[in-house]
Amino acid sequence: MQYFRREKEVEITGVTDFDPERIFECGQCFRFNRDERGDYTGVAMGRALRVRRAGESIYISGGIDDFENVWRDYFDMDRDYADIRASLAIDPYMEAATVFGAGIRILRQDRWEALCSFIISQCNNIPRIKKIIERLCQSYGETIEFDGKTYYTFPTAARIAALSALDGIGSGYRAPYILNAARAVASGELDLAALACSDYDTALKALLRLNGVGKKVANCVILFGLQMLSAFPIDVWIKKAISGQYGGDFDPEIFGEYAGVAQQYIFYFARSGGTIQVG
DNA sequence: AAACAGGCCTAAA
DNA sequence: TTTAGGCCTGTT
Repeated sequence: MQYFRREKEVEITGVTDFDPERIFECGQCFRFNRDERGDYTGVAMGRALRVRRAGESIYISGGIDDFENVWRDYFDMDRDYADIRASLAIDPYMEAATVFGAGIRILRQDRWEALCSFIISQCNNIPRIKKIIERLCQSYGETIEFDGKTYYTFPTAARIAALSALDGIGSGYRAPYILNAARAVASGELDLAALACSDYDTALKALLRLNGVGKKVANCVILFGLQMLSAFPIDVWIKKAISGQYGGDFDPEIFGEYAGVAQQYIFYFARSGGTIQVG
């Protein structure tokens, strides 16, 4: 990978597996939107940014400092996803899924944002998840001016924890779950930074103690927020796909240390209607 | 209009 | 240990 300062953005070359559409539409994050040119704009890590691809290059708005200090890590730039795809293509189904999803990278998202977002995601569809999160940010986040428009950061856990109730964002029965999680994080009772340095079992156990956080949400937080790429969230799509492909006694360990990445390829593939002919 | 959406909780076998 | 219903709300 090489990168160069350009006007108001950084050009990155020599990166395989970076497709903005697949990264932002594969279901791992909720705060990026496509514009009429096919570029993606959103807010992450307290900053607004735009990402675009032109030819073999990726362009990320901001300066070299932003790239080196934030986006290089956020986009997991130093990991070889082509290698990971190769290791996951263990059968015809995974071959198809990894080809279909080539270009996906697992974003290294903010821990609290991941926790809060995936609590909201339960029993919801993606458009509504995005709307609820956007209202949450508009109501309690900080404003950012970017390209003549106003954007909002994801509110801190402390900010949410200070509220007596969370209404007006349409989160329904999840509101008390969010408040409770915010208070656990803000008080230090739940130390997400420490969990990121712990092991999977410790993290899972700690997250499951939260009301409104079950195995699926906890595994999403571990995968997308704690960057443990072996975590394998099982939602309805994944359940359908793996029971069809691997039967009832499936074990994510067949995918090895990157099982969570496999999960994302499968999710994106299955949700797009992907199947393969068997026999 | 009734059912459904990237689950989770509680109560009951 | 597994299973059924209920839960906010917007969309189809």
